[in-house]
Amino acid sequence: MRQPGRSRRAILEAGFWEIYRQGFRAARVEAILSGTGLTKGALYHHFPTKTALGSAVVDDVIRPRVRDWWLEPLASAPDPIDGLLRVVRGLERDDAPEMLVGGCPVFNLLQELAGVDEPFRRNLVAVLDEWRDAIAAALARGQAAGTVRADLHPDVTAAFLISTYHGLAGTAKAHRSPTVARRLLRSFVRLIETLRAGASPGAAV
Amino acid sequence: MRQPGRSRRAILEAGFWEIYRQGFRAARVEAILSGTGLTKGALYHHFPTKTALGSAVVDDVIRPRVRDWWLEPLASAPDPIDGLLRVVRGLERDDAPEMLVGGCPVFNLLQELAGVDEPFRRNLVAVLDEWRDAIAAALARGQAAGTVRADLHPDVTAAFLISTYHGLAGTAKAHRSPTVARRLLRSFVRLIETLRAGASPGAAV
Amino acid sequence: MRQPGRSRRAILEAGFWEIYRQGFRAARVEAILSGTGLTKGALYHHFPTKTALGSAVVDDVIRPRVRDWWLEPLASAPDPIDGLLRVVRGLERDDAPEMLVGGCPVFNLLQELAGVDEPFRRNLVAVLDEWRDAIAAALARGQAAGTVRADLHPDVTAAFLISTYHGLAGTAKAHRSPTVARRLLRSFVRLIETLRAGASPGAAV
Amino acid sequence: MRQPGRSRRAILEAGFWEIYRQGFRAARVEAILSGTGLTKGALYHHFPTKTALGSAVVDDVIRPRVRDWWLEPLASAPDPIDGLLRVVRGLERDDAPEMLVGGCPVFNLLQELAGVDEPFRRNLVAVLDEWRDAIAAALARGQAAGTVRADLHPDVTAAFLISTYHGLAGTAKAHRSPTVARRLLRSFVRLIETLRAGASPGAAV
DNA sequence: ACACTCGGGACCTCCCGTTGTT
DNA sequence: AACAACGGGAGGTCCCGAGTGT
Repeated sequence: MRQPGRSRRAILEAGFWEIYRQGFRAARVEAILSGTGLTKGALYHHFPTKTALGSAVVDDVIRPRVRDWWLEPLASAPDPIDGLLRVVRGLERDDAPEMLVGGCPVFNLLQELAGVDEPFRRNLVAVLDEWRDAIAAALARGQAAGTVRADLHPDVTAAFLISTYHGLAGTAKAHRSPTVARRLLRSFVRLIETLRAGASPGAAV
Repeated sequence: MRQPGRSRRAILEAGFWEIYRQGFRAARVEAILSGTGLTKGALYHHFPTKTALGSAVVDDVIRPRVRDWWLEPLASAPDPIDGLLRVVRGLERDDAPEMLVGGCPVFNLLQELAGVDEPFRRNLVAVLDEWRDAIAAALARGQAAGTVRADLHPDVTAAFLISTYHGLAGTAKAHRSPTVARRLLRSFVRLIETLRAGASPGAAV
Repeated sequence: MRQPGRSRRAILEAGFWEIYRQGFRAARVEAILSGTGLTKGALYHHFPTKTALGSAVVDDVIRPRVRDWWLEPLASAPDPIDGLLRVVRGLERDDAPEMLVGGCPVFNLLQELAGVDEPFRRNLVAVLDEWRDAIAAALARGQAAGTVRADLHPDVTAAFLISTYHGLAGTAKAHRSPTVARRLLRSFVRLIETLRAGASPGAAV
Repeated sequence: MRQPGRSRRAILEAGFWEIYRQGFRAARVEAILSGTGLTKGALYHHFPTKTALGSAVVDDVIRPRVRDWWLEPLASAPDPIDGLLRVVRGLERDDAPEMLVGGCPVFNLLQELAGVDEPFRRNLVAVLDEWRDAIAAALARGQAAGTVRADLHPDVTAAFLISTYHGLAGTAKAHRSPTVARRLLRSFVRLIETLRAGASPGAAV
């Protein structure tokens, strides 16, 4: 019955959801385990402490998610703007209904721990940086190809886009409303459209 | 020397800062009191429970702050765009250095409690609504006066602006960096400029 | 029903016995409280931590005991040798049957914590020093009065006497036998007698 | 490369040191193993329980040590007093610097467990008895040879000597000071000298 | 109006020993 | 013979809130 490595994965997955829903500090170890059928002995074997579990969740669950949802699609898209739009529209799909009103995992943790846990914060900011770099690189490629406005700074714009995205994800979470989420996403789409070479200002907001 | 209501006020003020820094759930009652020189007897005389204190902090500290910082200046500004810009630039001043990297109190609480405490959430969303209505009203006034683009929906735009503002406030908090905050605010300013009647697209991001 | 200060005293007293019987680290907080009728809230109110309780037990229970049992009688005795003998013989009385086979509280704690908890050790060694100084002072007085051998160093002798006493207390504890205790005490008495001015060697052991 | 019994020996040795430093109850099984490169599977293959390991440490490590340090030298010494003095002086050598301020292993365990674990206590007291018998036998031999005072009871004296030795070992441990240890050992040496036939009282302490 | 005292529950951590496996 | 994984329970800490008294 022993599945080496499988238990660790189960704890990580359950830990992700408990932390996502309750926040890291309010996440209870017992609650994480209750869904897995494992006990504290198992958890303590794989992770020395709750904080270590939290870090592992960031590294082994959240970061891959960001890569799959944002970085990969962007890297493989011929045009960055189209790539961004496809990613953003993917968020509205029913695949992740909880995510639509639960906020972005990275941002949630950052908001909770930025002022309280420095190592945790650094780890999460590293995710943010990787994210921004990927978007900036895509924008630069678009500029080279002539599909993205030449007057904008790729990394400044990338940072602002992520910031804006987190703002609307957080606002949708605040309202707990998919409708609000979709409305804000539409504004976000219009903002992205203004990045296209030769865009007209009227579409901005 | 007993000043009726003075202790209540002191607790509210100290409670605000403790909650602002630690989050509501991590805020410890004893920590709130330690700065005031009072004890739990005093606190539980004025507030039946910690949650009640939290609500009072929202109503009596946070809401007035939002009014003073955003609503009043906007209401008294001749032009809404200029009014917004003045408010946004005011955020960079040294008056509130901690606020610049600590995030927006309303948004912080919302992120922490949206999924966990429904009454609290409603109370905070009410602040958000008041906020959005004030900006929407200002934009409408601007449209009537011809200084704001006529093609945008005042309330949709207002909601998006607030959302974007919270995104950048949260991002600045994540980085704990005034520099990042100011850079994002500059992008935000450019976004606001695109709302002006006859704005050019190049300034967008 | 609230007896301010009384609860603290009760916890100290119960804490002393639990620590005396189990050792400090094996002493369970619950066990300490079970005898007092109080709960953890009370303990945590009076002492911030188990270690703090331990220190308080040393300062407020053990140290006074040493003073009452050894220092006061010695200080008020006309002749130091007689004083020592009276104290030692007092140990055999039935007043403290548990003490006879449970070892000396100071020494027990010292043996447990000397290599593990430096602050604790220092605190206990301070008791030891006070103890030695009192005996040394008494011996010096005896030398001045001509009742104690002049060729011995008061503090070296005092230290050796305490050390020897702890050895026999520990040995009696090891055997859990009052008989062994009394037999060793008799040898100890003979050793003390050799300190008298003009003692004969035959009485030594 | 598997050496049968080699792992068992390594665990015993590591167990001895961990128990010596931390005490039996505070000794952690994992800590014992960490130095050996083995895991719990190995330990619980050789010993059914931690307590069994403790007993084995007493029987296979501590008891042989006592024999090597005390019993053998005494048995082979022509004169018991000289034999004792040679053993005692050997303690000051740099061979066992940790032992000088760490206390006697037998006595340490006895102090910790006398009141809590009866089988363990019996096992250790047996070591004490063997120890005392060896010294008593040596003293009796000395009396027969006329080098030891005839008026003392060999076993009472032997018991008192061991008790005194443990007292000073414990006191040195309490002070964690080799200096204190040596000073007390000097007093101990003088005490032993008084056992010689025709000794003068002045050397007593 | 406020201070001191105390109740009680929840959480993380820790650690011994067992089981399946190689 | 030994390892990795896991079970399970207990202990200290922490903290909200409820008493009582002034």
